[in-house]
Amino acid sequence: MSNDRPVRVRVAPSPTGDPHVGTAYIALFNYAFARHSGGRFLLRIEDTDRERSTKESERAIFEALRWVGLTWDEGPDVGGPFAPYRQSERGDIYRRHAADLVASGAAYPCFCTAERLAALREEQKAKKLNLGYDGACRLLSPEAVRAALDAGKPHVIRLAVPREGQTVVHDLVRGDVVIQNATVDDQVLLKSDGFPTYHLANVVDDHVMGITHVIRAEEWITSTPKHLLLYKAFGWAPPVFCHMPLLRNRDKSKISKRKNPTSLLWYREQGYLPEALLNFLALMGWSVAENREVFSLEDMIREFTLERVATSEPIFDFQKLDWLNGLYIRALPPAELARRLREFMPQGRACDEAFVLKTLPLLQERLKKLSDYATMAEFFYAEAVHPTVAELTPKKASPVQAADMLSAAREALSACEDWNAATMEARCRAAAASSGFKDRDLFMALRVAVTGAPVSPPLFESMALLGRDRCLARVAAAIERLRTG
RNA sequence: GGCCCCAUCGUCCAGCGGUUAGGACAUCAGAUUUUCGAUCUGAGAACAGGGGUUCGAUUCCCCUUGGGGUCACCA
Repeated sequence: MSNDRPVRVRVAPSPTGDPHVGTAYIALFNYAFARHSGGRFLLRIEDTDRERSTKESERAIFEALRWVGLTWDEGPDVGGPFAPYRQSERGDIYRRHAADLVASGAAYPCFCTAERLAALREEQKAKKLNLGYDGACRLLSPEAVRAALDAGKPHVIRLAVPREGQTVVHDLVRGDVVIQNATVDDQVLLKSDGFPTYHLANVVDDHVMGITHVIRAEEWITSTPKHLLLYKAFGWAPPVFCHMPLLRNRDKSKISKRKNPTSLLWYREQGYLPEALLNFLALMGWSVAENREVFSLEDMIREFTLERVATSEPIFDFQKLDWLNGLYIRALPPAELARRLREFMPQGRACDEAFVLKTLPLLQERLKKLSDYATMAEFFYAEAVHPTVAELTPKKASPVQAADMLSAAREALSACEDWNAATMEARCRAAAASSGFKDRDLFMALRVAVTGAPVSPPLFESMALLGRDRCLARVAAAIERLRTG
């Protein structure tokens, strides 16, 4: 089973729809394994479904994987010794191999129509039989086959699965999985459009491309016997298999976009840091010896072993992702954070990095996601804020009292010779004391007046940054609003 | 339903025959505090059930239960 060839692994997404977190998840483990063992990591595009595959989706996969930082040594866009790496461009190879299989008797043409197959399925369902192809065309005489072929009848090529015996999948993390051949369907290998199915293309490519370890999701485990049977039919040594657990929704079902964000584009738009996302994904199914939770991709590469991948079913836990993301954001050098914030400015305005840098001491530790910046820093960028009377009025106080608090504050602030936080705070505390209000209440009224919300970064530091004119104007506007209702 | 996989706090992971069953997120309480956040302290919280094997099972085996995956000319 094991071999001493240099490690070659791959991730083989199919370009349908948005780039999926599951792809990044599987890519991560393949990548870490390859890098750890000094092997190669390849990207292969499995676009044999002509109905659903799109170029846009393929481009999005490239971009998304590059965004998270999982780069490939060989792939459709970077080339490599086994190009092409796009299955739609390898049709001849599959057809040739399918023909070999037919010639050796390991596969056979099947002329059954979609209608017959559907009817068959219905019948099996009604009789509560096991679902699957009944092998009708396997019984066809060579003459009948010849005739049908000569007549140009549409057909597929099916694998002639042995009716007896069993196939054992040696899974690196799960041990041996024994499956009776009788329960394996005569899988279609070549579709009537001449394109291969996943099963054929996958096996042929993995062999031809020298893949040593197939690290893929658990959902493939039941079709692995088909693949093993194919390797056997071709006379090839199979790679090592390792099935990763599936990422789950809250209800434990396989992660799906109906119940969870699954698009990597979404994670980027939300402002998750690639390094945080990768760290999180690594935690879902793998662990480091000393129980460490926070580690870089480099750390993971150094420590990675397949033996430590888990088999239990991880639920995608956003709370933990958010915590990790906040942690990584806090650890970023401010200049770097400012750079990454470019795409996350309030109201989509252009990013003034010098100013962003000034706001960061107030906001960096409060961000869980980069997108939080737009809302939390909004008041720094807005012309004015528009709190309501109710918002401006501290609990247990009246609007009139709120107006009085703000008047006292305005007076104190106007008298500030230096517009800095310490001076403002001292003056405001004194004003509160002399006018008989509690610091807390006056500060809250002022906070809402200036920032527009009862939750904000530290008040006086924010005001220092906002500048005298805008602050005083906002306080005046708030007093006005409170007085006029 | 057949086949297959999985099963430790609410969640993620550690444990690979003998532990007060550990860590993290989350939760709760306290400290700090101009709000929020961050930070620091502390607390509650788990071996699905039943049989074996063994001097001894969370750990090994079997059954049950529960959850999931898969049964396409999609991957």
